[in-house]
Amino acid sequence: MYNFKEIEAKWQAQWAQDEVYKVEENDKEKFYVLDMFPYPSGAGLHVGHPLGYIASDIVARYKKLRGFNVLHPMGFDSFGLPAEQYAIQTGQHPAITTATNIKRYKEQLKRIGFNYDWNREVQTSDPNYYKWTQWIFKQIYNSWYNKDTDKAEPISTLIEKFENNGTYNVEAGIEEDWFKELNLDNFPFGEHFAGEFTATDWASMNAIQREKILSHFRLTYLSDTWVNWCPELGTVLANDEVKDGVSERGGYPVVKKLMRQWSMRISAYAQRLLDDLEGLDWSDSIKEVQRNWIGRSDGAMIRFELENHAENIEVFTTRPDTIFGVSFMTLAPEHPLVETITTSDQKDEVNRYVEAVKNKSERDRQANAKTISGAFTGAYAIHPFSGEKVPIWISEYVLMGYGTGAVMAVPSGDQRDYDFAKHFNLAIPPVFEDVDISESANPTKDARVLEGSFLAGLTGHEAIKKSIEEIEGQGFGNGKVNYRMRDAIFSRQRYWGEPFPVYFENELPRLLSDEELPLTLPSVDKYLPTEDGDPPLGRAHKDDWPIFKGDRMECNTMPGWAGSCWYWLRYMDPSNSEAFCDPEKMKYWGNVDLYLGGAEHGTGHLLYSRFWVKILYDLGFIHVNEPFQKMINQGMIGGVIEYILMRKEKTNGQAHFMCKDLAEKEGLENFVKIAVRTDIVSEYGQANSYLTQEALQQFSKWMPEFEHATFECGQGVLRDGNFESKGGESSWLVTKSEQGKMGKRYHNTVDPVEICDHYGADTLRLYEMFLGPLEQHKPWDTNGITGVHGFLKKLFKACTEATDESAANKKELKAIHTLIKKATEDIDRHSFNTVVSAFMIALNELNAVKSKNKEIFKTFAILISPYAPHIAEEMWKVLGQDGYIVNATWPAFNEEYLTEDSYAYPISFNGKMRFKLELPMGLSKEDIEKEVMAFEKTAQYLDGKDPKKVIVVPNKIVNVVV
RNA sequence: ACCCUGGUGGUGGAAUUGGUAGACACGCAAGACUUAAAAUCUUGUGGCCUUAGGGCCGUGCGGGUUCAAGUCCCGCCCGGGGUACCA
Repeated sequence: MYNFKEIEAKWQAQWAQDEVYKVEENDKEKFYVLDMFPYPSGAGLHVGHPLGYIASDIVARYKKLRGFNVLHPMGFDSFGLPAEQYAIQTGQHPAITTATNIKRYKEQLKRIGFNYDWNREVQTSDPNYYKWTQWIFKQIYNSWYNKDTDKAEPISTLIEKFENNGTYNVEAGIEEDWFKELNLDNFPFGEHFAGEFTATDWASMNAIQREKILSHFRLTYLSDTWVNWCPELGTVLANDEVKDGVSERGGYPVVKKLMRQWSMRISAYAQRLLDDLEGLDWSDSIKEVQRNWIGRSDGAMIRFELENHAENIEVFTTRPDTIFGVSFMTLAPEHPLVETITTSDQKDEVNRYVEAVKNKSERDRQANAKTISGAFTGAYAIHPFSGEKVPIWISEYVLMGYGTGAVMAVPSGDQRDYDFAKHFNLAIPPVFEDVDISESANPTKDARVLEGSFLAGLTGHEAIKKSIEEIEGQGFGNGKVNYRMRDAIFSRQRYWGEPFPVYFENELPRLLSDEELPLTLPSVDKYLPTEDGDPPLGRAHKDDWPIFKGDRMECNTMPGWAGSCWYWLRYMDPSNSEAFCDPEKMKYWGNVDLYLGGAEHGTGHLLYSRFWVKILYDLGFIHVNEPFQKMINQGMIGGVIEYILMRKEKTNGQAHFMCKDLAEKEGLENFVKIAVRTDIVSEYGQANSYLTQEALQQFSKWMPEFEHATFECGQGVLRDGNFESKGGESSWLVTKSEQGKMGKRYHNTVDPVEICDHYGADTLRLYEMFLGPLEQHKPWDTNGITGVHGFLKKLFKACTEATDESAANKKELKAIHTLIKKATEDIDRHSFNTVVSAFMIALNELNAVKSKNKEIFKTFAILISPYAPHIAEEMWKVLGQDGYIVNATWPAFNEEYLTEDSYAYPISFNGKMRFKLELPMGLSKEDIEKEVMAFEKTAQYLDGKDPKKVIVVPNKIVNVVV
């Protein structure tokens, strides 16, 4: 009798007691397998979470059996928005709710029987951990990017350069116009400063002035930036945290706002992040996501002089070959020159337009993407080659965040410019010969440039090269590679995050010393963010801070991704108080051999981790250049979401269940879709069942926001919990099922512990693998779980009946060796689902030959132990083995047991090639002759070719081995 | 719009490099045991035709390459994901 409850509880207790999964550095070969650690949200784990964890656990156990020293840790990404949101909702300190949530997560994880070494657990919100996040921040702050050596260097090397030669020969990975943001008051150089100064200049500056200059070179810096501001969440968001113009978390509107923020200079690493993707064993799709995000484009920077103004406008273009097709210029409405150049008679119109754009949310801006709008500034630029006047417009289709925030418009070659020109009646000069531009723009590069310029007769491709040469030669521009990826905004106006180890003196940032770390969070009355952008830490008084220095402390906190950038290093040495990790240990464990997690982190965590690792590598703190060598992105497990339709009512909390026909008649836009618990729907209101009084009452009790709502159904009306019967006609509860994500807000989560109670952890593990390919998204359903559970029952039964000590026979050996081969090869290529089938096939075959052989089942136990460790451990004991199966050795398969008995007919053609024809035993003479004839026919085709393996099809199976 | 993915029975999915398509499991059907149910076991199960032996058709659609195509090539259709005025 397979008593999984008893077996699983017993072994889990023993593993814990004997610390079976404790890992230490030794002289064996290492293998590091890592899962993306979870956010400990209040909802607990659902059955989707363990999917990747089970796979990594299988790999970890398998590698251990193969003789590797395996590091397989787990921890919690306990800082960040979700933990704080939960704290705000429940009114408790985030540290307390986080601890509670982590406890629940750990209980759930332990129940599934993972082989984590919990001694190595890390929590990003633990001061002993974020001490080092703050320390790393300090290293990044104290660095600059040297383009000559193409790596980050300590800021001291830059200071040395400034002291010796000023900016001469300094090639830094920063924007060329960095000096424009410098407030030049009191600096030794005049107002025509163009970013270059001498050693003498440097020597004449005071400390504050020097610091102001250095801050423009540091890898993390404060600047006034247009940020994604989310008023609802009360914080700025990084680009990857904004989806479709709303916040990824919560779906709140996001607007652009100019704020003083910390940024990380990831742009300096764009090319290396792009290049090093080559060497990674990641899926093409996730590499592609990163490539697109980095968004390299090759082109040119071109400077246009202005009529009547000293300033000039720089544009970036990928098509300098079309420069003679320029008929106007467009600036982003936020472009700093807009105010300067707008003529007085255009001022009103331009101001009106700029205001209108400013007040639009990101979502509105995206929604109106197709509508053409803009305003003429009244100013003109001078075409660098022809000297013609080019009118300057502003329009929101030009983004301040990309390139220079200004474009040279070539309507004949760019559809957006074309549409703009048509709309405002601007010229559309042709660029290429024989290209039709009467209906739309034509972006071809294959046509030849029209007569009348130095580019005449060249194809677009040739003209790009030639035009850049000419632009550089005449000194009004240069060839340039541009990246779409912006520097990452690093501060959040939040409470629950790492405090910056920074204070301010005279508005200049200063770092705390290493001895003063960790800087822990001060206590505040409220964790709630404010709508105007003042961080909650600003509520703390001077005395509330554990350390208070200078004029004020930095009150922003670091974003959620800070702690997760380097956690994989901390697992190697989790309790080190002298360093973030012992170098010897880093040397042993190297980087992560196999990383499992969702592909949704492609532009966030996975990019930022690579970025930080490269900085730490450049600065010599670590010796690996990439964190995650190989990665598998497990698919999401979805659930069925049941929606009900409710009438939207602006009046206080009113809601109605509506009858379906009516909803359709009134138009669905008047209704809200609300996800509800599946059992509520199935119990009380399938689409075609009546909604009863109890159903309504239960429902309004269950969702507190509808406690005082009004519900209508066929039998009457429920108001404030009082039901008024109206009798007579009936109406339907409108429901709709959709496949979607699994999550608390959809009320469709399934707790893995529930499954463990019902079928056991081993069944859950096996079943989640059996569901299908790991990478694939799939809905959760328990339809097939009985099959897997039944298999384990049968396996256990067969095992308890195995008493035969003698040597295994041929059939048994064939069954088990087929399984060894399949399990080995499939785990190696991470095809976890097919192995489960192989287990079942092997057991079916052993049962068919009524095998009772103990050796065979011992081997079976080892093979299944990565998948179903509890039952394997129990089998091991039942079969009379001592010790833990974890310490067993993975069996090798013997090809000899796998070959079929067969006759072999050697045949040769023209003395060139020889084939061996293998036929199954027991064929009649005629059959064999038939086979040989069919084979000869095929072999004639093959003669002279080079087959590796051939199976002749016409009649029966025939294997050909060259 | 662009870039990734995927499309195979009633269902989830196998088929590793082109080589017996549908492994394994669910579901369904029939049978055994049982007073009955559950559990368990046995058998069958892509479609169409055939009394049978067997035959024909079948991997989203249309073409092609090959002795041989779910797999490779060309052109479409549909689903999922990412990016989105990126100059």
